[in-house]
Amino acid sequence: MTGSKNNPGPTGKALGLLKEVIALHGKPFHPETISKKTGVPVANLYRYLNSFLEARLLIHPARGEYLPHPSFLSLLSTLTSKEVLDRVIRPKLERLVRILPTTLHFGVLESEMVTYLIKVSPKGQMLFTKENMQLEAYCSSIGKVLLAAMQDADIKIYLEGDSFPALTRYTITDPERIKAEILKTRQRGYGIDDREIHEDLFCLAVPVVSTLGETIGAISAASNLGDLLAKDIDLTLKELRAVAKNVGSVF
Amino acid sequence: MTGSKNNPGPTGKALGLLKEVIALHGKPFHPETISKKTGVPVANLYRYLNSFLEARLLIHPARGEYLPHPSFLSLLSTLTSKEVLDRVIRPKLERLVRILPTTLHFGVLESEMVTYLIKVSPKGQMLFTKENMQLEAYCSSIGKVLLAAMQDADIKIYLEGDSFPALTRYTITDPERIKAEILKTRQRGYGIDDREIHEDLFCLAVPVVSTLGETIGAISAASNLGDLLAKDIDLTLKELRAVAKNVGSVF
DNA sequence: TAGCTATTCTCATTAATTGGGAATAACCTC
DNA sequence: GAGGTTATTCCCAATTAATGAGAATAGCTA
Repeated sequence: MTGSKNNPGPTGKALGLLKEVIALHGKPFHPETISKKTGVPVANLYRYLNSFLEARLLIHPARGEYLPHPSFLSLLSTLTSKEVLDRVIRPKLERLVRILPTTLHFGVLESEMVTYLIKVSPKGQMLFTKENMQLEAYCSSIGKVLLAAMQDADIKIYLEGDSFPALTRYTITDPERIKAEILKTRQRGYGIDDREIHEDLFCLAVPVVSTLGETIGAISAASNLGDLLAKDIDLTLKELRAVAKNVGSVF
Repeated sequence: MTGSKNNPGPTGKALGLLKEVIALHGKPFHPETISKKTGVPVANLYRYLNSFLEARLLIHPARGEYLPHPSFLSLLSTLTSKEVLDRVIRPKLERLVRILPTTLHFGVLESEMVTYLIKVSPKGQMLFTKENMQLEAYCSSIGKVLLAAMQDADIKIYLEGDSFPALTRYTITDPERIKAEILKTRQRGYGIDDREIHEDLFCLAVPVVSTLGETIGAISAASNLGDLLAKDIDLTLKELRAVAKNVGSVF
């Protein structure tokens, strides 16, 4: 719950400018352009910039050039975005696994492949996946969810660019059918992998959506084919969705 | 020249808090402790925090826990502190090399070794050094300057911890004499390497000091022994100091 | 459920930010 | 070195937002 009503803090425009400047990556800073883009009057631009310089968040090596301060970069370099995701999401999956005894994954899309950042298994259950492993997106439940969250144009590029080998006899390999599967995934809001990666594996996945509506990853529950009865699917989805919503609200 | 008089921007206390929170690395955030440490009243702590949450600079995954927002980390991860140093300092060395035809280096201390981040040579001059190369600190001019900037206690640790092999017959290897050399370097404000790394090499180095007084690195001028006449030493030092001062004022 | 503590709220007072445009200063080119 | 360009600072009064202490609340843990 951010954004108190009666007690505003310092203006957010200044902080937006900070990100704007960082995103420039040292490319020339044109006051008029930035002013128009952000709606911040020129006079204020420089007031903000000076605040950032004083706070040693930025440096100002030359006219029209602003860069992140090396000491600030060092401070942040001790933590990566993946580590933050891990810290936030892992405990929630560990709580979930106690009431939903399936192997849980959290994965993100990286250059058209799914990276499994987190794996949490119930006692005794073994699965071939490993953390930081990359798998094809088109045949995994997490991958389907993440593909479904992409722009149509990007999906098109994905379908045209890759080849889609079959990992089992159930793998969908025809681009047209993959596209249909992605659209179906988008429409129903969750992804299914039914023996498409492994003959004995059934997975369900739901997206993790940030407060801004971006899909930042997906959570999946995997189990051996026999374990997950049809009547459990609704329950599994319900629990997955609850955690995904809870996780997403943080970002 | 930061810090305008008549036109203050948004308060710097909020920005100080941002760095404070990031430096916590997700360790529990105790409002009373932070309030006492930073002098910011508790009510304001939360106002600032909420601003940072709204700006998506921080996330708030749990009570008493604040972490950098992954998207913010990603934004910054495209730039490293070394790259920023490079961008700022290299052009200044390239300008200097035209009037001071010696090989110029900028180096920093990393785990008791000197890392040569930047090398700029005049046409035709060859030197064995390479960028990103690491060399021993005790026998290089940059190293001596950086050691001289350390706390006495840390110098003591350095002298006790390492062994000091001789690279030439001029290398100072006795810890007591190294210590004396460091103190001499500190006192006169510049470092000399007279054939201690290489039989044919003579170097001068001066510290790069930030606006807060921290020594963030050193700049050296290296030349083959015959090239640098005694009467040139003063000129070289003068030019090195000018650039070092100019560079340091950015940070 | 109780107990601890992080977090928000209230409200009047105070102090800082705001913004447009003119003035300045730094850089680049000739 | 001089001139032109543009980033940066300055000026001002009106407006608006920040401030701070303590009470109230809400969320976690045992």
